[in-house]
Amino acid sequence: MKLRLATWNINSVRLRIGLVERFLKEFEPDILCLQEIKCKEEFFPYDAVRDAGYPHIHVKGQAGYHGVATVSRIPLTANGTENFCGTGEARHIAAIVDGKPLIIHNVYIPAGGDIPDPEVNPKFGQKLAYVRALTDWFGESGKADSESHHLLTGDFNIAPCEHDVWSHKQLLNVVSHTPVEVEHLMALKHSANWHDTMRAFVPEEEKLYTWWSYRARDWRVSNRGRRLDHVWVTPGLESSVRAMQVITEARGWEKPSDHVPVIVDLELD
DNA sequence: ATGGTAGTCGCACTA
Repeated sequence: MKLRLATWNINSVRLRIGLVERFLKEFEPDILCLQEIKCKEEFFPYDAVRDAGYPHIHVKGQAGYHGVATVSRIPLTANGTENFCGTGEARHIAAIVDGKPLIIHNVYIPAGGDIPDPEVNPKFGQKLAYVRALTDWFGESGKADSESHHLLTGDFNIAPCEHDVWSHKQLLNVVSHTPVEVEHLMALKHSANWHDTMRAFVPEEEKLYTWWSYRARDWRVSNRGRRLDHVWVTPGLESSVRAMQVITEARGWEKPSDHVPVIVDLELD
């Protein structure tokens, strides 16, 4: 069975529902994981998503900020939402692909504010604590054993590799690429022996971005991107991953999100 | 070194 999964930080699903419809029509993912939907569950544009052919919709929202949604054209069963590190923010939702031992975790890791010091910037401390909570949770026995496969995707807000940012040197002290964040993300990666599906297709020496700031005069010309969005799978799924695409063109769509979609194609048993 | 842009329960906060 072929399964096409996409992830996209949409930066307001209500404002950009037209872009979601366009993406679903042009790229036909089976499952789309959205982050930063910026609305409560009751305001999610269910009808538009259903009309696009995606009747299976799982939403964890909150007013104004954050929020995640997993929408699918194949049946999914809700598998809970975790309140990692207790802030009560809507940042995680899990769903099981019906009939498969596959759990899809859609996560929006906190951005962490501007100053990379937990002493003066509590948001940075919360970001690190959030990653540690994920690490502990996935590291618990039974969470990522060989019985069920897990796929962890979303906006991680961390660009771990040297070439996941436009300038490794210039971003070493910039939140998203600091050594302490990368260390935390690597601990999470080891928690369940996660496999980075994107870097399996693009060598570490090549630049790879999923986000370009709104603040650039011309995002394409300056090309100061970062790879903040990720798709990870547990070891049993590694050989099922057949292809990966970053839909860079979506950054040039009208009224775009600052993130672009990432697509991974799987071939399941 | 600074400021630049975008979205929301907007006149403050998050990103």
